[in-house]
Amino acid sequence: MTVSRVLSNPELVKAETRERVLQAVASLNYVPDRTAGSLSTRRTGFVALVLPTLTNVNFSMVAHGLTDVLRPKAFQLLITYDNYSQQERETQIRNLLARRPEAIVLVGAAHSRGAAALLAQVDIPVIEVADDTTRPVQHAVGFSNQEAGRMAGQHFIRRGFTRIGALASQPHGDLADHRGEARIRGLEAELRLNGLSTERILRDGDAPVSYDHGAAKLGLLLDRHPDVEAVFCVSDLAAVGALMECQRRGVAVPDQLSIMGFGDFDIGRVVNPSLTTIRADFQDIGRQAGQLVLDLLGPAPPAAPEMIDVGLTLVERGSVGHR
Amino acid sequence: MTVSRVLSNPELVKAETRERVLQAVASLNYVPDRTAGSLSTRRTGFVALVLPTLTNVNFSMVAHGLTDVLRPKAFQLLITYDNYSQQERETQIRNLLARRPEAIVLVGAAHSRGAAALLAQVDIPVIEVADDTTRPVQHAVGFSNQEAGRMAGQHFIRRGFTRIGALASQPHGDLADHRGEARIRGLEAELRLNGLSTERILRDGDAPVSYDHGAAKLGLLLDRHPDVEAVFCVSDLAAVGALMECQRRGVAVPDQLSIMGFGDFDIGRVVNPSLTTIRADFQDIGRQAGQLVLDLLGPAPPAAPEMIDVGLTLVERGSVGHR
DNA sequence: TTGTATGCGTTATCAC
DNA sequence: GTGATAACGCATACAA
Repeated sequence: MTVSRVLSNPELVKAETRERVLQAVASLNYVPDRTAGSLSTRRTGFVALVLPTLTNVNFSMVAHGLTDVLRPKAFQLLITYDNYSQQERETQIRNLLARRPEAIVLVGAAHSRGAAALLAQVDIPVIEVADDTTRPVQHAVGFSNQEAGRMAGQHFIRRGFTRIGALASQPHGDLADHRGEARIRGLEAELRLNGLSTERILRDGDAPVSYDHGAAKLGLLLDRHPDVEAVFCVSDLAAVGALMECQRRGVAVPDQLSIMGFGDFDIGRVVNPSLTTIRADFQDIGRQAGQLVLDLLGPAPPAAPEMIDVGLTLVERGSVGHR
Repeated sequence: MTVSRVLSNPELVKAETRERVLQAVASLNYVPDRTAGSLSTRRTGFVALVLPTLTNVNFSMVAHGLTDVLRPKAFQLLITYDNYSQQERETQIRNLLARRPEAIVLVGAAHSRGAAALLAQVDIPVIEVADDTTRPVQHAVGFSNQEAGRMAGQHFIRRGFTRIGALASQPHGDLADHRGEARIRGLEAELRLNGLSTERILRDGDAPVSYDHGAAKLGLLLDRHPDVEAVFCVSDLAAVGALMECQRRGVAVPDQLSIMGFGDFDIGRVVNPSLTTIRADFQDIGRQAGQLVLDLLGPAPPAAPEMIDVGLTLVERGSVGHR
């Protein structure tokens, strides 16, 4: 008990005793067992984070943002990913809940029935992040993917384009990029609103999109619709792939074809021409989610569900021209 | 106790009782508390993973490789990162050990004294990964970064180049990319061995390197050493940045300047010209490390320290020409 | 086939 | 200022 006190409330222990304990701790390289501590205090210090994948930098930025805020408060992230599979997500959520996290943060708001049921009845904060969440389980921090698609459409239309296309993945069984699909639906809506054709929107290949996907599918799109003037890609990765494919085909960007991405990945800033994109600050999303976790776990938790919108920015660079 | 049995050894329970339990479990959405379970069984099911950052895809691939192997065996990764700081790494290791992981995997073999001391006396498998490890704490899975640098030098020399440069970060206090630095030392050694100058090796800017770093520092290098014929970058990210800077400056790659990277990032395959690079299969490293964890935790653990070298491959693409 | 007693390593609580 | 006791929620060992 005295050891426990020295390590958590040292001021309650006489200096001399404290020293003796600390010496023993040092010489034994004693590291307290938080498993036992958690059981006793009923506080694990875990915050669970579910990502689609670890290999997308923007999702990693969410993790970094969360860490920025939670690490100083001695929380430990419990990070998993589901490879864009709702089924896998459900089992991951179940596994995470077994660890008794004090809060759970999820990138994406599309859940299987079972996952939704699990999340609906946990007694910890649930925060869905980086997705359209008109009806979140509890709280949400993010932006509207549909709005991103609309912004892309509006920007192209402002620039005078009418033959507007897009590159996205094709949902395939359990495997789907729901957030990318939402962006495409936003674009479609905008095109229809302006009486423009949506036939140049190409959904093909499995999620998630990639450089290769962008390069390959741009080729397909150009073959099918040689008249396309502007292409929105659901991710900068696909957009950069498309841009490189244009270089290889001798298609001048933006003079012959305009390209817009989403996500503002670092690579978009460095390519030639630099990539016009729609930016969401994922690290900020992580930070805000982290702060929300702290607030919800704090002494005066907000009563109502929080819906924080970090907004979207159209970053105009060189890859989009005008008619 | 019967519930516990139903969930772990259902065959020991009468079918009817089992059904009643499962029904209760379902209706209550009961998820067993693994914190308590871990305390009782003295097995947490955690495997700790320490990365420099979550934002480097190759490190993420290590995590994915580990997950490939460990998830089917019901292990849960406990992932942290240290932002390339040894001090932070030490505190992360300490925090992780408090969770009583059954094994710990670290990307990188450079540890602070304190971290080394901690790792030296834990009674779980310790696996250092993706680094030069002539003297690992216990086990190692990876490749030689020095060898990567040597390979780069040899390739350039074979191609007839003599004015060979490189781009790397500058260690800055606690912050350093030890693995990148090792690659540079390998290159230096190779250059010296062949009587070539090492003055065109530029160490500048903080770790980790990035697209921007590559673009900016290539400019610096060209200004200082306009005669440079071939540049090795410690990471594909810097190499792609350098390549793009060449495009902007009208420096023809590979005709006027050859560029080689390290890591075989996806982006290198899609740029024009495609990037010659040195490849290490990071996902395989993760898988092998995971398998090693299973072996070491299994009934017949290997007695001697394992040192698995997954090797390096020079991937010849378009960005390196010849004299 | 099911149930009871016990212990895992901490910490809250209360006694000294 | 320090120590004794009980409890956290499971699983092991054993009894019934």
